[in-house]
Amino acid sequence: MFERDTSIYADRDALREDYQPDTLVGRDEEIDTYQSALQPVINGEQPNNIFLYGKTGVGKTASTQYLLSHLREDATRYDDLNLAVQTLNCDGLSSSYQVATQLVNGFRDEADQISTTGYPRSTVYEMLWDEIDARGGTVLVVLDEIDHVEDDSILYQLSRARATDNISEAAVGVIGISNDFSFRENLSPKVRSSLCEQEIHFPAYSASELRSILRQRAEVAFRDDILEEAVIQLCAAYGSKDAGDARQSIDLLMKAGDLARDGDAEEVTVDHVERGRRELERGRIKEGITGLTHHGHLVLYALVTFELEGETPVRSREVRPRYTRFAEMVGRDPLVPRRMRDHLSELAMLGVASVRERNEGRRGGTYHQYELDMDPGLTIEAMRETVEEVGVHRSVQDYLISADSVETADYSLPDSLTE
DNA sequence: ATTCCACAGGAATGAACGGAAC
DNA sequence: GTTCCGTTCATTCCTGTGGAAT
Repeated sequence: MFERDTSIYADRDALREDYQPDTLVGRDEEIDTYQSALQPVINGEQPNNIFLYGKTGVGKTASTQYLLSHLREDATRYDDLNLAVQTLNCDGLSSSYQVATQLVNGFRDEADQISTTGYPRSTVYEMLWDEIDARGGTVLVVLDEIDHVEDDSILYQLSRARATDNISEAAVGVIGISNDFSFRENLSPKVRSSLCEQEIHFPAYSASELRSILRQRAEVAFRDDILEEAVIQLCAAYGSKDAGDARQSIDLLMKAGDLARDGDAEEVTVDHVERGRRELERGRIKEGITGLTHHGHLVLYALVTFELEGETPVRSREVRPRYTRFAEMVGRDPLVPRRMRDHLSELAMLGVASVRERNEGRRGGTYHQYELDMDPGLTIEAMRETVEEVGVHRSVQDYLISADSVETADYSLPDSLTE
């Protein structure tokens, strides 16, 4: 019944996000700096706070994992060295409070977890200090994607904890990883000076570095002579177009490989890459859409219809009446314009839409123009799968049918959704 | 140089909600 | 149950802004 498929992959895991290659391509300088920043840990001194920044997929997390695993290993050689590392990805955590609860849960075992709401702020910090102190020795707290957190109180508290009496036994070091350089500027001065004792900047990968990385992974992942040469080139090109993002390139390579395997192809071709790119984009859209509120969906629908009519870019006051109409169609009170603009700019932040600022001076003032950044067809398809509210889809379908300037055939909804 | 359009976006506030503790 | 607590989504009011028009 089940049969192992060994047609193209030798070790598909080499393309997964958690795979750790033996060597990291093109990050020698950064790793050197990073390593010396971590040296005090081995010396048994107070660890540095370290701040890493650079765009997504430029090896920040990979370098951290690489160095920390070596650090842990080497620390065992010294008996007087007691090292604990707590890594937390802050994606989806919007406040310091949530980070603190997650950290507490990370330190505690399964049976002893706390809820992410309900406690007073200070109680959670108390719990955190207790956990850290209980570890003793050196405690490294790694906060990945820390720019997702909207306030810096946890950073302030952590860096201050050793100064006050909150933590007496342990020496705490914070490693902050940010995709967004402006995050640094928004930190309060106190936090900036303590967290950014050591800063390491990770530049984007060049196209040739991306190719090296892809070859390194492909070597392990695929059997010989499975890849068309152009496949690597193309994957690297897409990653490099999007700010030297290795993660994205590797994901694309894996998607292409999966498509080739599922199609029982003999080798992975550029065609697989192209199809993979579309599928990944669809996935990204879906991901962006799932987090939106009902009104966010309605705003997006309004934008999509403008896109279909070729009316983009549109300014928010043009979106407004159409959005209002959609809202009334599904029996909801339309939001106030200020709030609707928030939703538009949220779409832009998610990368679903793009903004352009325009200024017509005394004649027209400043305003933003929005347009859909994704394929409208894929967007509608993704929303159909994501948004459970049938009424919304129906009203849009009605709209599309009533507006005879638009081709509706390709976007009609399946019967199951229009019950 | 000054004026001023029309919006961007910050800040204060509140309602609704899920959870903890009593 | 009630009282705190933090979060999210919303409203309301407000200040800021860049460049064409004067």
